[in-house]
Amino acid sequence: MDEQFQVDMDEFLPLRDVVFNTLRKAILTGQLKPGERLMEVHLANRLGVSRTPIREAIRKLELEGLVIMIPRRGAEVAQITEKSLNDVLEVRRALDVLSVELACERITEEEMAALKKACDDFERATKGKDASVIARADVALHDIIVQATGNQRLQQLVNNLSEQMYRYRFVYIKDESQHEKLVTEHKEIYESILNRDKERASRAAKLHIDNQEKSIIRQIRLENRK
Amino acid sequence: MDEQFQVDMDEFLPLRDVVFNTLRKAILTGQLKPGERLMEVHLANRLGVSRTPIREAIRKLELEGLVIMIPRRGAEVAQITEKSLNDVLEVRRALDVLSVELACERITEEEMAALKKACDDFERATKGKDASVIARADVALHDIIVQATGNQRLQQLVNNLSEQMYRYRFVYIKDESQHEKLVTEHKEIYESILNRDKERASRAAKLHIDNQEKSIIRQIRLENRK
DNA sequence: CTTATGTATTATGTATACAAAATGTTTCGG
DNA sequence: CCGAAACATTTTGTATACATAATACATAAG
Repeated sequence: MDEQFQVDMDEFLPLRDVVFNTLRKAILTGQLKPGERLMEVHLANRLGVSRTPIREAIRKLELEGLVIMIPRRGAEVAQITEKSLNDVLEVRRALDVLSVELACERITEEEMAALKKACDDFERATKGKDASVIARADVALHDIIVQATGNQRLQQLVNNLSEQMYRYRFVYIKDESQHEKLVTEHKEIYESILNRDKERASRAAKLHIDNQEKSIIRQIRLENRK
Repeated sequence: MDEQFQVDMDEFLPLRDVVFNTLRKAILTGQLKPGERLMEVHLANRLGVSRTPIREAIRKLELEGLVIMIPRRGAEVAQITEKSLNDVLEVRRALDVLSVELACERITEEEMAALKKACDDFERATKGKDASVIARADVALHDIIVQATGNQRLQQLVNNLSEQMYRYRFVYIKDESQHEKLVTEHKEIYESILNRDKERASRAAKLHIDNQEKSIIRQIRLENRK
């Protein structure tokens, strides 16, 4: 029950950032569940630090929307409602479309090659059964696209929005019947960027998110029912 | 030189939030200039609080991108480069387009009326010469549109992105030759939402940002030159 | 048996103290 | 007069102490 969080001690980072990363990971992987309270002394003892870095980490989690503050009561892990997820996905769709459009304009030869490789890697990953490998391949692919936009702000926002759904990532990754579709969609996106076809790329990106949305919403409804 | 910041003491808010709002305002209005160091004890003395709330406020400003942290050196006000502003505007364009499209679908009768009023208010404001009145009217109008989307996440992101440009807001507000154009653009947006014409609304929103972008970039080039 | 009140505990909000690192300055040697 | 090293100062990073508000529990009254 009192399993320790995995503290990936990057000996150089300030403690607040170590704590921040640790807590964020714990929330995103579901170790810390929605509604669970984050009590400072408790966390401080558990992570072996004082309250100060804990508090500073919580301030950042608060602004990221992963925890909510209740006045004079403290922080707790933010609940994910269907509405809030819908909101996130609506924005993400727009930003993913923007990403592929900008990528069409700005992608370099090297990035294009990396994208091709990521596409192949993903297909290969789906052949195996390890969901976490598939998830990583998926992240890698999308990272290449946003990086190709050359827009750091966009990168930051898309990453943040993606995080909000990490807890439900397994949903469309685990569902093997969808793997074929995912591979096809990725290829479609790859090819349209290769041909610098913004129109087609934006349609493909939109479709890609739409399908993810359907899986995730379906899963949430299932979870809320039980 | 040592003018006090305006601390709008909302006697109930935690000090960290008071400090956060105060510092953010100071940065956005240019009281704290890009590159200026934020020293904790100094700020603490100036605001009459201890270092703790200062630090927590800085953590949030850091995540908002308004200050950057230099390891073992502290925080300083983030520089605005042409690149970073371009990045922000690129994203904002996409989100503003999304906003008007969603508004077309979801705006209520009351919100539509409020939008009409805001449009008229803005036109009236341009007749006067007070830039801050015009700026407020402009903000009010855009707020109504994002609120009409019913998407809280979108609201939060658009507000945050707008903030990044507040320091340059005066640029396109002060330029009286542009007032006519701004009024026309607002009316165009208003009418397309009224007619639930997503296509036209999105074109209008894009144009609106494009024009702002041109003014602001021009101004930045001027400032960097001197 | 239920409800209300008072007390005790707990957790946050804030301040301060201490340590370590970086920067600036002074002094000494060439 | 210039450069390098040592020292002093400043500032962050972290921990701890204290006060206040909120919650929970127990006890007493109806």
